[in-house]
Amino acid sequence: MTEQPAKRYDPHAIEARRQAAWRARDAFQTPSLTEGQPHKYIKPSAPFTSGNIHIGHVRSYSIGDAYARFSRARGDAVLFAFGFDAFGLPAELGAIASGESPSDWVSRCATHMTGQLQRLGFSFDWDRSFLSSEARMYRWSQWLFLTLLANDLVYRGTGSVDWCEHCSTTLATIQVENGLCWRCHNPVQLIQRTQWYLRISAYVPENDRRSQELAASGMWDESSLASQRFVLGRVDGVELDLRAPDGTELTVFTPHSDALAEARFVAISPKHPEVERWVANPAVLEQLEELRSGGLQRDSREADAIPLIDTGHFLSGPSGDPLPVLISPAVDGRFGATAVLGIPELDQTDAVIAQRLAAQVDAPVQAPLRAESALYEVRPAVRYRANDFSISRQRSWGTPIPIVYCEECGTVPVPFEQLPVLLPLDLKPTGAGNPLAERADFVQVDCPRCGGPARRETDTLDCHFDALWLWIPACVPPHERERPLGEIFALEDLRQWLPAGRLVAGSDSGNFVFDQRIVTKALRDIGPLSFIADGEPFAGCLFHEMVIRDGRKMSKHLGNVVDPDELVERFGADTVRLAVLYAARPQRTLNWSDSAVLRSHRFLTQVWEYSHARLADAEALASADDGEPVKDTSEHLRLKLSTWCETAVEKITEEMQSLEMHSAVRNIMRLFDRIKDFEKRVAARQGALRRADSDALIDALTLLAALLGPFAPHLSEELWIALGHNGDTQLPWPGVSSQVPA
RNA sequence: GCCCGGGUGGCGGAAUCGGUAUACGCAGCGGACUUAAAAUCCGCGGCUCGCAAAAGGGCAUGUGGGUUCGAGUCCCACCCCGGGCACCA
Repeated sequence: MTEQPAKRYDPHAIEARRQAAWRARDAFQTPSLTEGQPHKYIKPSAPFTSGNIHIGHVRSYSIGDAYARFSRARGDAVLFAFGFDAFGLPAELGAIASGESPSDWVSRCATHMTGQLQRLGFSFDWDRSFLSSEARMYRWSQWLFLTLLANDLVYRGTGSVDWCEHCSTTLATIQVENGLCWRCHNPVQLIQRTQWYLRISAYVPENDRRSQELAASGMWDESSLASQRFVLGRVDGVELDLRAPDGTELTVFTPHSDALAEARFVAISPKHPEVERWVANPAVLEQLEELRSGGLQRDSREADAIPLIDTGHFLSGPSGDPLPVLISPAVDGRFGATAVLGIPELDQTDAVIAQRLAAQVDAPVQAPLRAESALYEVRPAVRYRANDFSISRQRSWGTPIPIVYCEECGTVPVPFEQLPVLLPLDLKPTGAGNPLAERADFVQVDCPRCGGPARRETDTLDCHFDALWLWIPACVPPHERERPLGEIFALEDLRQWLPAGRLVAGSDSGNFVFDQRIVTKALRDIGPLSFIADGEPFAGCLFHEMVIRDGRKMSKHLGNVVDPDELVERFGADTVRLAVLYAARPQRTLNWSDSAVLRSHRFLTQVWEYSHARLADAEALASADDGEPVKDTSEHLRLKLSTWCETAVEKITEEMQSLEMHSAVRNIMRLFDRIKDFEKRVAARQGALRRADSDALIDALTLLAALLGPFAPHLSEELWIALGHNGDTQLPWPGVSSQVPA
């Protein structure tokens, strides 16, 4: 009857035991779906192969895992798996720093991170995980690229990139420091390049419309909807067709429908499809070309520095006044590729532009005479900031673009049956040039059309493009992975799991998600995803905020990084997971504090030790004779306990369904306090617990163990077993009605 | 500049609908246990006035207004902090 050493809470022993048991029984293997079975595909974010799992990952996956385990406990078939987002600049830089090939570096990182995630006990189906940099995976990107190209949703255009002459390489924004190359500190130039673009504009209006449906469904939380609204950049206003003296018309837009008479100029985006019509003058054409090749400098986004071209043309304005026609990229950022009315009175940017316009005109321009105030038809109109974006990168660590340039046939797409175009694995980027372009064995190729000499495209796809499909292959059973992609989309499994029931990702994923929604609609119309009628990849979505410390983002530079490994080593996985869930509601920034971990650890320790102590008491009571029947003085307390339990289950179930994990954990903690309170009160009333009290107490503790399942899965399963239940299967989630003891 | 968050004790932070502000925890103080310490357990705890204690009073949710019987919560204006603003993922 004395305290046994086994009753001490030893998270490391418990967690090792449970994880071994899960492995032994393939606990998290994705079940194949049977007709009509409730199921959920819970999509976690694809971690970048950065080398280490950080506390933000722990938060993200703790939320997803709690939801996955909750869903399984309620009897749903669950798909919970992910792939690593393994291409991209940081991997290239990591490889340069370590002297490895990116391929080796990335797989080493993935192995290490997988180990970290397994130690934390997340219930991923590891058989389905993958790296986006595997050939059997990036063929998805190539297939998607060609499919979209064939449907005019991928096209070639011209754009400007930062270029370092000394390193003969393109630079990412983060590699440009004060206008200098980060590596050699020489000045960076903007050069013009032909690039591949994704035509998201084709589906932006539908994304807008569908967002409203998603909001109505209640499955998308407010912060994820807000991020979609932000990426969309919808502006409501009116449009009208203005006429030039020669009769040419231009449709202009303004959000200020009530101030049309105040218009002072018209500004056209350089990307406007009809912009050429307004640059007849050679000097103006030259300025436009300069603007296009120079691109938009990062530091000249402000209205007082942004390029401004006066075309010399005029349009007759709504009030009859002649309005000068300008070309400026200032339009793009606010309304997309369109033409707008400049209304200085109401708009600050317009005010600055009007001022600059007045200053830059030396002699009064010979404006056409004021025309008769024309009556214009004013139509309601909508503009979006979301615009087509470049998907090609001049880097070696990415999906090769399946395009060949032939002297005879020009630009030739690689035929589908020749995919994948393999990326050489032994690439050693140095930071200078693009090593892919220097590989004769890669570049030189026979034209797939005429067989003549040809060159491969050496640009690779941005990993943003990979992300467009990264959520799909988890639905493909591992043994089907190698099949042609056309067949994979026909798999019954894939069609069952899609669309995903819930996406759980960081709030910085707004852009990805927006574009995934676009591409799903494109693939719906093209055919492969025709079974997703609304073109929405995620039925539900939760964006959680990040983990910060001392009010700042964590960074090595600030020395405020929290190391998950260290925490797991000190307190165990259950404690760490519970702490990040309990510390803040998912949608809110979690300001890290050690007290949350200490609190969690103490709570779990108490639950463990208290449950075992009461279990020992119960056994002692069972073996002793209960003695004379005495007056039952604690019945009302047992009833109260039972009510508390029922209320808790009801509340916590609701909170789990809406992913309010922080409240769920707090309610579990409260329930534990009440259970202890029950014991205290019974003891105070009648001195000791009798059989009926003890039974009620053990029932309540059993319930507590089941409720803890999604949060502290290792501890709860061990408790469940200690309390006399079968630990070889999924812990069931308590039902409200079945919970009342007979 | 624009967009999105946030501002409550010494600290992290609670407070579904507008209804006892400061739950819970950390640090602190007092006590129990101990040769002692650690660990654990119990208790106290916004600021201020009140001779000490108690009773009691006053003031407190970034600032200033407003709505209301009643505001941390709703409205308006402002200040401060953080994050984002697209070739970083």
